[in-house]
Amino acid sequence: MAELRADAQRNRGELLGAARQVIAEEGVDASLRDIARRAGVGIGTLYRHFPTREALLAAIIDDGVRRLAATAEGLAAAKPADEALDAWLTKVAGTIGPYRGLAASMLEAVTDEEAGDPALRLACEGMMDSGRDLLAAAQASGDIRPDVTWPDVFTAIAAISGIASQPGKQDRDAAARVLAVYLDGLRATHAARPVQAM
Amino acid sequence: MAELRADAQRNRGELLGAARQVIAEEGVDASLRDIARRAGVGIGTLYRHFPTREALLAAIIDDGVRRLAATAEGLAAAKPADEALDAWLTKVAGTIGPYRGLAASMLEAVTDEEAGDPALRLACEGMMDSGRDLLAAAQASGDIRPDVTWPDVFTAIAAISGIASQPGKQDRDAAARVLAVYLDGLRATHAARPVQAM
DNA sequence: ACCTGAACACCGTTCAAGT
DNA sequence: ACCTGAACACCGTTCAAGT
Repeated sequence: MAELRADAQRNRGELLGAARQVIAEEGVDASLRDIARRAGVGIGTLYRHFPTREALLAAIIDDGVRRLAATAEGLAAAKPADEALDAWLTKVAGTIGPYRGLAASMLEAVTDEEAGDPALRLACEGMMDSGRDLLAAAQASGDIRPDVTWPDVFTAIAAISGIASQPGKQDRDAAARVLAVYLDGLRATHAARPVQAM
Repeated sequence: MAELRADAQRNRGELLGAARQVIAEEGVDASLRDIARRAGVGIGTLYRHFPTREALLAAIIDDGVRRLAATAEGLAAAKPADEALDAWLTKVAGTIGPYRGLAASMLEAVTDEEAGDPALRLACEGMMDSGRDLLAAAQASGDIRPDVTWPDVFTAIAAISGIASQPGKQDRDAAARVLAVYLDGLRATHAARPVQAM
């Protein structure tokens, strides 16, 4: 990756910038042609750099998820396990939320071994490890229900953070309120209720 | 609606059946041309009957939401308020879940006064009333937190039920488990935690 | 090595022409 | 009153041709 030709490197940067803009506005299903246009390159160039829409998404979030993984350790050291988990999950939701549909794409990448895009799954790996660790610590400390798994919790966070980029902005932090209720449900302070089939 | 020409009525039925099939398979963004093809009519006919994709969605779920509204009263009479709410929300999630993306469309219709499609919003009206009533009753009985609103709860249910139609079926009832945790968080049995900004 | 854009098979949506 | 399909402007994706 380091030995890209100078023009190629510039194009890559231009594409990434344009993609961040367009996807923030239009969501993950935004037109790739649009992105290429705004980056000032041909559509073929976009495909050469990012063979897959998910590869482009992976590149977009790469920095963010790396930061999340880094944050996890600091939080674990500074706070009680359950509060660290809370704060971190809130950060995750905040990072993913603004890009409409991104949470669903990440969920698919991480969850679906065959259909999920490998590049996006790879990008999420560090973040997934951090989440698993934080959850395990909070469960070990007895603050969080022992019967939830990290995949389930991440699934929940992904679904809930999607609320933030939903159209209908009359209530911008509905996602935060829903998340608060879910995090409450995660506490071990009360008896777990049985799961009802849907 | 009753005085449709015979052939028009048949076409409408054919379109509805095809739409249910295709959308169950491909999600709410399924190709309208595909639906028209499978119904054996021209694309123009689809547009004449359902001027908007959301109008088609509204027609598809009309029966289901009507049933939900009807169920609500029975549950309220038969069970304690909080259990009635639980059971009903679970039913809602089960009804909406199978159609990928439907929950998001309904949420937009119900939430976004300007951009949301009026036909879909209208179709959801009875269901929304039922939910509001059930929640109010459960809050009045003291079982459910007083600080949550029905729009927030519906938003949560919509987001969570979307999990069920997410690709990556390795774990088919993840949605049910996430819902159970959220419903737990809805209980008034423990102190509400503060909402953190995302 | 890398970039470009034409080409292909699609799609949503509209609307003249038909019965 | 209703149906049809061509027409338009898009889109994702590929690939020959260029430098």
